[in-house]
Amino acid sequence: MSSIGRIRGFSDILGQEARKFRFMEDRAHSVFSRYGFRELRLPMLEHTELFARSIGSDTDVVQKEMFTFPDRKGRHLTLRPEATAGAVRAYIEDKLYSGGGLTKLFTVGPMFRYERPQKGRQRQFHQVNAEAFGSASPLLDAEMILMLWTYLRELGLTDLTLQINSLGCRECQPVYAERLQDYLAHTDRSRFCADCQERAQRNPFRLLDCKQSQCQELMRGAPSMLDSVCSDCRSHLDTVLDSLQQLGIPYEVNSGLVRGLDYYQRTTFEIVSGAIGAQSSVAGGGRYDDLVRQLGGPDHPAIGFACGMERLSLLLEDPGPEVTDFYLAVLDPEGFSEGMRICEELRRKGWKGEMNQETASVKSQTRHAHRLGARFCLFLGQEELARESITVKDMSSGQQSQCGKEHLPDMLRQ
RNA sequence: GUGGGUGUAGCUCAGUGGUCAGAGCACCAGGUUGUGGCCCUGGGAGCCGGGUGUUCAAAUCACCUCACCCACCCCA
Repeated sequence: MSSIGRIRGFSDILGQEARKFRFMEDRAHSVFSRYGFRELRLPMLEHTELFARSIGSDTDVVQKEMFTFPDRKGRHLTLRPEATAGAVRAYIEDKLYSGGGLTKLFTVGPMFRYERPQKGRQRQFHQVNAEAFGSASPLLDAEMILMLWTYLRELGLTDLTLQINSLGCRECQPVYAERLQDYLAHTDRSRFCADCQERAQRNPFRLLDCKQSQCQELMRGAPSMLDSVCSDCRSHLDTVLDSLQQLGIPYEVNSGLVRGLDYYQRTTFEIVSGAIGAQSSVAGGGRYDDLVRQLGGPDHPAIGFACGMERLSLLLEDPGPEVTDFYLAVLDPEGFSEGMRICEELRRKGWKGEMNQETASVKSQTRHAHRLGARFCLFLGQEELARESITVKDMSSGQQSQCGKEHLPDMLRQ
């Protein structure tokens, strides 16, 4: 009989990898809560319409990367490909704005995109997300980036680059699109790569960040997005950049930074690593000032970001072996019930440890204690039962002594 | 969706037509009748990813298929 394997692009996160994930989650809670963010737990399944309307029905994500299927009553459901749409839905539906002022939320969990897996990319992947609603101030943008930067630093990551850009707003984005089209109209399109020739009609912004050298060459003379944004957008960006500078956060303005989700406006940013392969972006985000209103909520501006946990994990050092306080080796079946009581007493005192449930040689049990990284190996055999004591072996020094079981907790404390 | 690479023991891999398929590491046991790390000895373990074909003979050659990896695309 053949065994059933996991689904393509879905992985079991275990051992050291699981510990890294735990670490990233713990740091997110700790850092984000210091900035006033509250945790939000969202469903993984939403109406397909939510994503089509927020991410944009022409985007690659919606066009070809979603896990979409009908439920038993024929409703169109989709496993979330990203978190912002669901957060905005909750913001509106649960009236999270009712307290007035800023609403700051973060969420951690799996996302799903039907793409071909490769390094740093899975079909089920995990993100840490933060979203702040209710202010259009550029200072909020700077604070969000500061929080993200701080988070990454507290994970121990330093060799990262912050790229930032402005995509313009409702007013100036179309103006730029037009200027870009004009430029393309006067360029020999046949010299672009096949992909770019297609993109020229559908999404000309994408030509800006094509990696093909001939396309980059051709786009060198293209009008810059930053030169086309309106004065409000320009001063917004300048304030953000100014704040970043004052905060000591290094950045690179990248006018080719185009994001693939339609809702982004004005400030967009990305954190990039050169050490994890082609999928180099470990975090990304930006403003989405019109999205809440577009989804039927109040006209509240917002900004958010997402961190890819699998990609961050590639940069984290292995946490090293786990250690434990004690291992209790029961050497005689007579001792099992007494052993259980002793273990439980120690655990109640906060010590971490375990015991055997099946008899095995003293040698193999001592070896087992060693592998567990136990600080102490406790022996309970006929001698100890007769003497009503425990043999305690300090695994690092190799020294051992007898100990009454009431003194065990003190023994471990040393 | 497209391209390239790789599938042999738990892991890393050797083995390119010919006895019952190998190594290192890991695991288990013994050497030490109640003691870990080092050393020595032994042991368990593999439909050689799956299928079809060529051949007297296939892990090895051909075709198909599946999976994984990397890249394109796109994004976290």
